[in-house]
Amino acid sequence: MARKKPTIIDIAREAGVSISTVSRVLNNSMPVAEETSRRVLETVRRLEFSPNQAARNLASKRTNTIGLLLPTISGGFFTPLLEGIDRCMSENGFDLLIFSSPKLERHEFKRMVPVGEHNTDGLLVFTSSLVDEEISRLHQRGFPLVLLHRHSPPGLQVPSVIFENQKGTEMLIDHLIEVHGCRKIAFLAGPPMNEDSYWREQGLRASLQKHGLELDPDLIGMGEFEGPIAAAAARKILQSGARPDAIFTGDDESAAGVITELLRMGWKVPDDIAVVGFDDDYLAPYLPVPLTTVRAPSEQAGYTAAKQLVSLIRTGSADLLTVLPTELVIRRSCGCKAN
Amino acid sequence: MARKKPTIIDIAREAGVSISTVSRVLNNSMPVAEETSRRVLETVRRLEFSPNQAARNLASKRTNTIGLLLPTISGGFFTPLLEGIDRCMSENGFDLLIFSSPKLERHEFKRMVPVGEHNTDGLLVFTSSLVDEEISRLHQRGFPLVLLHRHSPPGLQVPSVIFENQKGTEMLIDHLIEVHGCRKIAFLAGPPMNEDSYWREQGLRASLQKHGLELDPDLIGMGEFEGPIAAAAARKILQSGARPDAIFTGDDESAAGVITELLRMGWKVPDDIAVVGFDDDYLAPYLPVPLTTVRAPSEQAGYTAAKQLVSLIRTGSADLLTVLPTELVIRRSCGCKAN
DNA sequence: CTGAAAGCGCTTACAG
DNA sequence: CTGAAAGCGCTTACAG
Repeated sequence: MARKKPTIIDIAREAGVSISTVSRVLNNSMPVAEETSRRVLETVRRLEFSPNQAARNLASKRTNTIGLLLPTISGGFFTPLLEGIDRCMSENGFDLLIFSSPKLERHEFKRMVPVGEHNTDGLLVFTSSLVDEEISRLHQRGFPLVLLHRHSPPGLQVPSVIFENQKGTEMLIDHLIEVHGCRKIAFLAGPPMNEDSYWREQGLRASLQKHGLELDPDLIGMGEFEGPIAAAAARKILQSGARPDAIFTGDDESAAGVITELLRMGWKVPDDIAVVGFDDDYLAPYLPVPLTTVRAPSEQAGYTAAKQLVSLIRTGSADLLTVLPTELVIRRSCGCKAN
Repeated sequence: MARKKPTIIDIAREAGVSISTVSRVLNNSMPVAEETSRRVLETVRRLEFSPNQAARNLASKRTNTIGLLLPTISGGFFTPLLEGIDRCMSENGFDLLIFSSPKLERHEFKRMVPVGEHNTDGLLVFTSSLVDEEISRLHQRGFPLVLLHRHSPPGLQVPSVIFENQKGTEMLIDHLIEVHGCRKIAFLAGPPMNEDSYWREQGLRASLQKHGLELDPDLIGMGEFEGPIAAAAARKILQSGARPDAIFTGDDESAAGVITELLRMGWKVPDDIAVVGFDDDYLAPYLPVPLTTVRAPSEQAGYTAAKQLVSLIRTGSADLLTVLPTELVIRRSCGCKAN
């Protein structure tokens, strides 16, 4: 059924030129006579020729592919992040290969890690998808790496792209305190060692301190950035008898779980208790109480990180640290009437 | 900084064997003496060797990569879909390359489409991401293709994976009619030529007819499966003076937009009007009124489609049609008190 | 169980 | 502007 695929040799023969010329036409890598070029392209179309990518990669020592490493494929930020990365890759003619950690961990003893210098020109590393030693090893070999949602490991200068987590949170908490008079604010932390969570907590503490308040240890729960876990953590805090006047859930998925749980428990949001999140996920405006949150531009993060990686691959240099601005998004769950 | 990458020749020399032997050890493709194998692996580790993928692909005439074609990277189903595909790819040792249509359309006149036989062993084609002629061309060339959320073009036998859209919708509408006594049900259609939307409409009509009812043309709107567009379509229907007792929004994203809009307009959901969706997106339980909907197993769809493609690549055969079961998910927006 | 050698289909100096 | 030829780093019959 499948006749044999034509190669560059077939095209050259049919068009009456050398394979060098065919290559040049296809890659636009050198001037070729108008008429010759036309003939080659006509032949390419007629034989439905498409150059073998593996051969191109091998000969050119480039893969024109970048890899994205993630802990898991999940979360409300994933789609916009990938959208941004994909947009940049399209603009620059790169392909995108995706690797989630389970895949990385499954590789057998004697086999290689499925990603790296052998099949990509560079890697986008999301949060904790790669251990510091491996980041360090690759970086020191000169392999292009850009980190997303995390800083460079100590002592290294790996370019990274992060959100203005602390400042964004500070604006958010300032709003709760200054506009709504909140004084006892609970916090649901994300996964351990998660940088986003760490800096958001710093922002919370900074705002509290600025207003002469502090973070009550009894008002800290473990939300893991997951709706059901965050809901349970919030319930536990409230059932312990503590009476926060607001909960900062750490992210929006947690806020969704917490708001739903609070309503089920008979609390009124925001009248009895305010709830605020972080991310401005696509569900934020649709929650039972439209969510006041901080907008983290995930699409832009994906695009920017990809852009830095392309720059690193092509020119050998990139910005060491890109901090993307965040923005307060007021809806109703803080107590405002707007929207 | 980056010293030269070792090749298979370096490993062979260091280990005192031929490159054939190194290749056999790495690929486990033939029996090799225990002691020889040990020595090779030790050398591989010591030199941090990882085989050049392009060379492998070129020599073996396989890419071990499959491609995913999508119209856009967006929607609540995207993350679970990709999760399922990724899981299957990991299990079977394939890599995944992603292509969204904007990328496909951007390819210049004289350049090749960025995906196909030259860089993948097969393609997963989502809905309308590839025109029928192209599907036909590739399939007739014997290139492995599996369609997702759509049937094979007429006359061809391309394997495809779809949801039980019609039956799922029928259960949903039966519920509205039989349990809640609805008789005037509005429908918001998805994008034109979208198969999911088409079959859901058929399911709606089947259920109505079964109960001696019919679909009132004045109660059909264009929702496009997008929240804001669906919200506008619903508003238009209501402002026209029509008084449906329920709205089937076609999918959950539309339901989110519609519910929010109805509440804003002062309608009570479900008391004044019931709203039901389709998909069981992750936002469904978190909406202001928890959404009654039909669960479409996207993760499973991704996994299954990928599995069929792997089978097609490896054995040359796959199931021509896989229909994944859907399931009614009762929450509150239909008028039930449960949950 | 192991090795020598051909060949995969391109790109890219080099020479003209 | 064009061609002849080397070479990219592997896999895989073939032979032993």
